[in-house]
Amino acid sequence: MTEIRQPTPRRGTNLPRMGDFNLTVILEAIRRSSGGLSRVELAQIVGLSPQTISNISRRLLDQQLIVEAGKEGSGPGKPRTILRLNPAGMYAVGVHLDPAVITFVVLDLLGDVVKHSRMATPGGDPAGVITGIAEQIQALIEESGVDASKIAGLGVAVPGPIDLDEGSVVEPPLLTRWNRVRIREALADATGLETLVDKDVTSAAVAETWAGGASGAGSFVFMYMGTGIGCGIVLNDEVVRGTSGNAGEIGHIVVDPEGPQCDCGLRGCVKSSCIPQVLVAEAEAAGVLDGNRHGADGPEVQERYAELCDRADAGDERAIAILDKSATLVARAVSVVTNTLDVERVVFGGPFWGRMSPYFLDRVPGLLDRNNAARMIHGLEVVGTGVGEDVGAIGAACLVLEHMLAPRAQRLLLEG
Amino acid sequence: MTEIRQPTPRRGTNLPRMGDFNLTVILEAIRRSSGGLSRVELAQIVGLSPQTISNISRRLLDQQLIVEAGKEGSGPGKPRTILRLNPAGMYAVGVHLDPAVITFVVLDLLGDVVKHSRMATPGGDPAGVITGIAEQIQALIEESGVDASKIAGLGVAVPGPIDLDEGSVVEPPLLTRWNRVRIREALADATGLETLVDKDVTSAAVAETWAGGASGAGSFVFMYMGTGIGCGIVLNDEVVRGTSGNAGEIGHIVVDPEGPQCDCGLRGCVKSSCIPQVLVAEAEAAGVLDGNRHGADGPEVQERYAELCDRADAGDERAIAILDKSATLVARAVSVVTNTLDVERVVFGGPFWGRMSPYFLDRVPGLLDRNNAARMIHGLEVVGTGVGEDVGAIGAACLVLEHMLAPRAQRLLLEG
DNA sequence: ACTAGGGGCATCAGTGACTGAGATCCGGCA
DNA sequence: TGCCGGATCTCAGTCACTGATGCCCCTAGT
Repeated sequence: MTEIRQPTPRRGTNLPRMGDFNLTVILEAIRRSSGGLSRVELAQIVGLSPQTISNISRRLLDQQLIVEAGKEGSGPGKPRTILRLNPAGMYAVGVHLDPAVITFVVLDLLGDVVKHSRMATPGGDPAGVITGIAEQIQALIEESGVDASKIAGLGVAVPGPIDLDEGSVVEPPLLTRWNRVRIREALADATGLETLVDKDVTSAAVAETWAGGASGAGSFVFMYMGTGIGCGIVLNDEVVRGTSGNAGEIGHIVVDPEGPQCDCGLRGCVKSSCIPQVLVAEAEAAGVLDGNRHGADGPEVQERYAELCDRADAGDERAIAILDKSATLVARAVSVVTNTLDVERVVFGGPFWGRMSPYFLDRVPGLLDRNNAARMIHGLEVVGTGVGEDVGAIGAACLVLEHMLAPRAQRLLLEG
Repeated sequence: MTEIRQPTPRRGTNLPRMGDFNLTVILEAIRRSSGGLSRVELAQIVGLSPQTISNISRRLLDQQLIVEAGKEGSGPGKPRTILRLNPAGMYAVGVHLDPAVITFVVLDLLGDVVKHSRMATPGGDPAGVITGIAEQIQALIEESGVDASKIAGLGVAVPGPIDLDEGSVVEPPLLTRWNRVRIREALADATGLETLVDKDVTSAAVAETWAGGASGAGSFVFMYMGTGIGCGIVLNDEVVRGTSGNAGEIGHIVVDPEGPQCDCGLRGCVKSSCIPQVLVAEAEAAGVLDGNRHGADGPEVQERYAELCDRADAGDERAIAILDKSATLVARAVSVVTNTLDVERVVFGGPFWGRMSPYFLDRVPGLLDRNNAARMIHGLEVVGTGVGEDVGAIGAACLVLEHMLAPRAQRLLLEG
């Protein structure tokens, strides 16, 4: 299947590439506008001549990616014809393979969820699980009732590390038996769909650029709050994948010099001091959560973490202290990343985000600002994602949309 | 002067842009080859047709950016004409404003230094210093004897934080009085040259891409070992500047949970535990370096640090221990950055690098490999820069060359 | 109701960069 | 000396963007 990575050395470009690129530029402008755009507005925004806009609009209309949606006239003159995305112009399927749960979505061109489903992650043989996923995908497509010919492909979000070239999962900590499984190939064969694989946090960042509205533009870091904590990075509207697709590994940033010992030899790393599992254990040790149910699997932790948040919401000081402290620690890790990359925004999201958000939004912005090396020059926006809990699966589907339709510079270059 | 930053929203592209871009692509291919390339080879590498290569070659020859340099024939058929960069085709002036010393260079198109000079950084009023810099630049250009019409511009590397939009220095820690000084404007006016300002670490990274040979390709982090420690970031052959040009601030990454208290409230940050000034103080406290000369200004520290290295080179165990520990700590910070960005290479350089390199090259590669989150997928190359001590000033000049001639995607987009 | 006016948008040629086919050039080899 | 093969150039041809021009559609005034 198509490669995501950039070839090197850099290759030239030619006329058809240019045309395709401009098409995606226009599509993106329409996508990022709130209520659609007229041809004249487009010309102004993208800097191309009105004629070119007209030509490209026609191509987009022919491809049914956009529709003419009413007119907007104020004052004399012919009213502007508004161009909007056609939600039914393209669909993509996304799968998020999480250690605890597998999420499936069908997304339309707007990035809205048409259909979704979940299943607990089976513990068995990867090959069997992959077959199950493929079946579930087929069922979901049928149930969704979308035109199968409009499905552009399948995106798969997996926990890292991954090998982007191989399209494989490489020794994910919580998915034993999934070592060097070439899931891209396997799912492409099983479903017949063009398939892209990427890391869950990268997918989440792509979801934000595609379905996240204003907070998905420019340069930002997406903090993915899941079973682990990782980040997706977007610089100048393009996601950063890294050499092998493993960018965003921040688990060993030291955030608490007095924190617990980590397997890396240091103390107080992110992954040993502020992931939900650790917080839950801390709460149990402190007697905030009763019992010592050491169920360390995904859903169990999420449930216990929700309990912890319930206590805090109810006013339990000790529960609040644990959450506040976790916010402080996470903020330190975020500061490291934002200072390294000088981004303009931090977007929080992921399955655990919903419950923790009030505690984080209360403290993190101030902490980040205080540690912002570029404090004198610009602020640092902190927001929660609008994409919701299924951001992994939605992002996976967005990988496909992004690959087909985003104005990446890569698109201009000739292929090897 | 021209903006470095990318506008948003993304704008379209057109025919002339495409031509210019392809020209830079070909130039880069020639630049990155060891002994020049023929037209046929170029066609193969950049993916354009031989005719296009011929046309663009003619443009490059007309502009005197390349020259035909001999033929290379093996076997029957017309021998290939080798195209090489013409060193005299373009020059750039670079200035590195360091708290201790100001370095000046004139660079040719190959990235080789034609002429260079230094002066101690005067402590006076910024306006006066800037006048002095401008005079020194004029003198250097005259002495170098290069054709003034071939000088493409002036690059200025300054310590952060900076404001890239303003072209100004913003409260650099060791340059008091230099707050919000619009040095780009001032030097452009004073010299009449097109002027670009960027952070020293970013400039160093650009130097590596332009003058560093093979180690300047692809995705890497440039660790700048100076009075402070910072990094320049290059992803997919393009330097990362960040929203305001302040990317690469890694001073507050925690690397030693038992380290000294930092002004940020944590312990063991990079800037409080492994910058030369701290190591020298440590050595003095331990009696490795005699006396307690607390001269904390730049040249003084560099001298004392050299002494420390001398001791280590001579076999002083305690001196070696201090340097080894600093290598360990720096490696931790580097790991944070490389795991966040998943780059393929780390390049060390900067004024202090020469003396510390044996100790670092001995330990850092192993430590980085051990902490590499993508260890199973790819290795992490560690090299010292070939650019030398003046990497800041050379990088400053390279900013100009890069801006004029590098195949940045940005070049394709229409301007606002 | 009709007309003037103005802005949106399409049509038509024009420019310029890349491409394909064929011609030309240049050396080695028989 | 003539043949051959590879490198490069010449000459149209294609196609995306641009500028000029004109049609279309709506508002507003009479």
